[in-house]
Amino acid sequence: MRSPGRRPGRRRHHPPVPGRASEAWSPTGRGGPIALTAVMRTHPVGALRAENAGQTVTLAGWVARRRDHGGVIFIDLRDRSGSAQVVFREGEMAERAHRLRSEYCVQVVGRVDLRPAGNENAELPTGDIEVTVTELTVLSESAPLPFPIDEHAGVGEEIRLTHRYLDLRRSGPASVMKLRSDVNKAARDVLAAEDFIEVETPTLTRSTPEGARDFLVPARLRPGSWYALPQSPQLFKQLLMVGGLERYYQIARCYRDEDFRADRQPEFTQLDIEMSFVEQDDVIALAERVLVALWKLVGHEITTPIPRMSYAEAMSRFGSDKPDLRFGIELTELTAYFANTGFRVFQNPYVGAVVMPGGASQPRKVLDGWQEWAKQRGARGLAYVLIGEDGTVDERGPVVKNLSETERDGLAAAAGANPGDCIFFAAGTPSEARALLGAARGEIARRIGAVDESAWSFVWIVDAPLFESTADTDDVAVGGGAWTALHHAFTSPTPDWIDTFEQDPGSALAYAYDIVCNGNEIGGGSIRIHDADVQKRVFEVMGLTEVEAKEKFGFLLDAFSYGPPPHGGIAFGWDRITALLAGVDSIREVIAFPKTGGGFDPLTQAPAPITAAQRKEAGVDATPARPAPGGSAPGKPGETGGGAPEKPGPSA
RNA sequence: GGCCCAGUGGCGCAGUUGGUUAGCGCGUCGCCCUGUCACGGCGAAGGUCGCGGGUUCGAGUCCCGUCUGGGUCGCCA
Repeated sequence: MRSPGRRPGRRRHHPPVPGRASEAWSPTGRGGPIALTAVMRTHPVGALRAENAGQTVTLAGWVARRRDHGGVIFIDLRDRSGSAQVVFREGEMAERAHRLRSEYCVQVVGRVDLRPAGNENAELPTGDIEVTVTELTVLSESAPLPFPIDEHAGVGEEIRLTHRYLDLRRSGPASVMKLRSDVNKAARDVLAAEDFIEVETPTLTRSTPEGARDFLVPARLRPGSWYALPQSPQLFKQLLMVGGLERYYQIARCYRDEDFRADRQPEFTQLDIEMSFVEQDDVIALAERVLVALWKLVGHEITTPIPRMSYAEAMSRFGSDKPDLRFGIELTELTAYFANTGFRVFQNPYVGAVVMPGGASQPRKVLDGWQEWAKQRGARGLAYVLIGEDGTVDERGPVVKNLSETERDGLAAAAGANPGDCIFFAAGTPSEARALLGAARGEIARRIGAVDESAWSFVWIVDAPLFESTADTDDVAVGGGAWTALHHAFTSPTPDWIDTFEQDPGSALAYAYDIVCNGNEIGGGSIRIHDADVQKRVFEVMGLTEVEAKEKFGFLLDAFSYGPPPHGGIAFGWDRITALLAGVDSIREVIAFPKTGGGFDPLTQAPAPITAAQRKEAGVDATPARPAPGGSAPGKPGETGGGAPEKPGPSA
């Protein structure tokens, strides 16, 4: 594990092999020496020091490297704690050691000796000593390796995943697994101290009518009916609040059948939290205690309270609801400035700009590249104006000739550009144009190296809209109305809006909060609606009739008829958080056995075809069963179900 | 679903304008070596150039299709 407070600044383009095995479990590090002793061994290999000299030890581990000099053979013996040099010197010992190969699993008995003067290796924690072997037991042999365990070697991800059990022997992946365990423990420690109860919720549950695609599992005992794997424990945790547990958490596996990314897996993990009798500030304070404990693991002290920014401010200043505040570039709105422009492109509800410092020196080819970059994002292009070294608008570029004299003269000042800068423009609807500028902001920062890779920047984004217009989204609306829930249908309006949200749904604010770290949404949650009347009014705005609501969210609404407490919660994207702490780029690195982008597990070869017998028994092709007696049986899958899961965060 | 990049011995890579027997490093196997530590020396084995088609006298190289992996946009409560 890397030493506290230091992260490699080269994270973006390198596979994660942080640290060396020898540093991974320094006995002087946090937590003290690890035990790793048993009948089969007396010491963890990596913990041996000069103080052990003279002791007879029994070690067990793997042959990491061998240096065969004929008469004397050196083996680097590795276990989880690290490695140490063992020496085979006597005639028979040397002869047997000669037959050892990489990754043979062996047990040795020998004496810890100080190395001969001049032979110490200061690079290794165990470099002052060596173990002179008197007994060697080969516990198991190893076939030739498909790839080197050596941490210096670059190995492709696919081959690593195919033999993940070997990959995990490498110091980098091993230290990440250890970190993840530490992350889990740190969170549990905080939550246990706060009187939380850890509860496991079902993974076989029912399909939800909105959100991501569900993974489905055929129900053998009800042919034609299907379980769905939960997209999150959202509904169950609210039910637990109705159940009076008051404080619940779970390190919960979640499942979504969508296309994957570097930060997405079909199954991923959330730290899921729900609390009763709390308001937004309570949940945020609790969440901050968790985050402080987590970042402490890598030696970073998060300053609390973490700043808060409204959704509206984040969008207008940074063009994103998860702004990366490690750099200062901001958007400027020029709608008023161009209110009377003759340039048709700028005759739009919103015109904005973002400045690229020093961008005027970009060659034409690079500026053209920005157009391609913008088109890639579905924009028509990215208008730009260059500011000359004298501070006046440069004549180059396709936009300038459309601007009036006055518009040119004040432009640099209006956009906040300096001589030698490039101003990028976007015009259109506020949301579309800001999204483009926000993306450009990030791309600019990357290109000019403005991102401080060693920095940690946290911000809460609060006061998000409660609803979004269905005209602005392709989401399948829950109801038939003009508005759909931005968060989910059970998110409460803020206290300011709770009495009036239906009068101006587009402006109403949600009692919701997202925690953002370095431009990643690492968690989010909300205060839920616990008042039946408020819930009914929210459904009305969404165009949901009482009958429809009952059909879609029946069991939750039933539960909420029995004195639900005020409650709220949050869910953290656990894989992304761990990846950030580990300094790795992909959440695949922090998952023991991840899947590839195609949802395929190269190790187990899952998913795999099933036999005809399995297919028949599972009832995959059965027609749906008739509703069971009692009236509570499911209808057709997808027609009914619970509400939407908690907003997941980037990995979640 | 769109776009971009990659696919060459076990691993990591090179391969020029289409032109001999497809190279390099590591690893593997054999032999040698008593102080190495990413040991060293000598020798050897190991390749349907992802797959299918096409152009050509000739294809690792050019074209089309396809598969796999990675990235990205869409999608993603």
